[in-house]
Amino acid sequence: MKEEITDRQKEILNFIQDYVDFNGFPPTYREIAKQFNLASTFGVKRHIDALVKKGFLNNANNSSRTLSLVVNNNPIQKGPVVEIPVVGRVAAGQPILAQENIEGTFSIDKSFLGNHLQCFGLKVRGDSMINAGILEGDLVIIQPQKEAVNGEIIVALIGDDATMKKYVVEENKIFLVPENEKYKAIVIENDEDFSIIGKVIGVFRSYN
Amino acid sequence: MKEEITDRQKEILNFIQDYVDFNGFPPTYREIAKQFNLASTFGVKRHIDALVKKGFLNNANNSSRTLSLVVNNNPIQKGPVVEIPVVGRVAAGQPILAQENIEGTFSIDKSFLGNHLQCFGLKVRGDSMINAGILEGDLVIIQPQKEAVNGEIIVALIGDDATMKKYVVEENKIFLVPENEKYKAIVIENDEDFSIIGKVIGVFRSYN
DNA sequence: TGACATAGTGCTCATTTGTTCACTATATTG
DNA sequence: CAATATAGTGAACAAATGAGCACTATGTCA
Repeated sequence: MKEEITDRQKEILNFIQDYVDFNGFPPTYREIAKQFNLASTFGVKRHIDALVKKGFLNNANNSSRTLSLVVNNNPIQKGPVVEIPVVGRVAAGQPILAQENIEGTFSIDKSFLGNHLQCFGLKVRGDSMINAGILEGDLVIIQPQKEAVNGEIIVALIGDDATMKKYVVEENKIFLVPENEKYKAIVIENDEDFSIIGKVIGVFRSYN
Repeated sequence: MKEEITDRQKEILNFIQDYVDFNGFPPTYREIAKQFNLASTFGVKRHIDALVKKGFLNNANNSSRTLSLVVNNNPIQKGPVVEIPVVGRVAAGQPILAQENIEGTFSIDKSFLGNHLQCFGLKVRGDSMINAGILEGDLVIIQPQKEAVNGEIIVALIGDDATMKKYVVEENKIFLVPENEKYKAIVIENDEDFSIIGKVIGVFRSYN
């Protein structure tokens, strides 16, 4: 377990982290000194050296601007991750991954996706799937596909409306089955404007 | 639409991007020169200036190491991922993050964790929290803390047994409340061997 | 063929940034 | 009360890094 760091060291560490997040590059000693109203870069260097020694930072000697944070004994760096586009809404007629639909991206461990690399994220609206452990506000990962297998949770369009339900086929009829007693299954009539967008392959929830 | 960039400019842009991904901070002119076997930093500066002008890079004047990439007219919002250790079991008496407990790691978008960087993953065993959208087999992210707030979902030890429940305090009594009608709340008696490991800050589920 | 664009050199200098020393002040601990 | 730890200053200096000039070489285009 790492040594404890002092309150001042923690403040400096947090500042470095925020600075990197905001700027895309780390601060210099003088920038840290300015932030904490310190007159001497040597005072800053003492704190930095302590944080490096205690395993919270990396730093290159005799180079400018090379502070980098260490988390869980690893420098923060990209592992084998995939960046997934997060889509705001699914609508009829236009490509889901059209640029104007993309609200951001979400990075996730590549192993989590298996072979499904061409996928996208979608925020859950509504509570129709709570018995399947999918709550409002969750981020679901959708693998685009036009057909589904019985029992899969899918995102589909009925007319212009997007919906996420379990896909069930019985007696040659298609049912979109909610996992919440409050709602009834939707029966898809043959002539209905219905299309499958994709299936849910993952769920993410943050309690922050 | 942005102006076209030359092949050489594209090479330099890619190098900068890879360098930032790998190191957590951008290269200097001299490091770029070294990479491309250029003898003069002025040649590098000419390319950088062109990329800035064409909208592919940002750079601060008279500062070292401040190159940052611009994507979709926005600087790449540094979204580093964090590797979280995944713990196999939580047991009494030994440090949770002892090396022998760690089964692997899981990379996740740092923004997902907010300020909770020192955390770990835990596979869910049991179905006591299904009404809270947490199913058996899910991966939950635990922020270590020794005390909890009313209503938080926590991981705790009762004797040698680890459990995940909602933490509820009523009439000066502590209850560990399942979110499944099949189970009853656990009352924590004052002399009981009980300790809180941490709180749940995120949930991940894969359907692969 | 000349103008222009692209790509680079050699070099010097200005500025930024990191390193270090000897010192002070305050709090904690044995 | 002395030793130690933490936190800092003032200052000087070394090294890193950016800025910029006058030049050359090559390819493209009108």
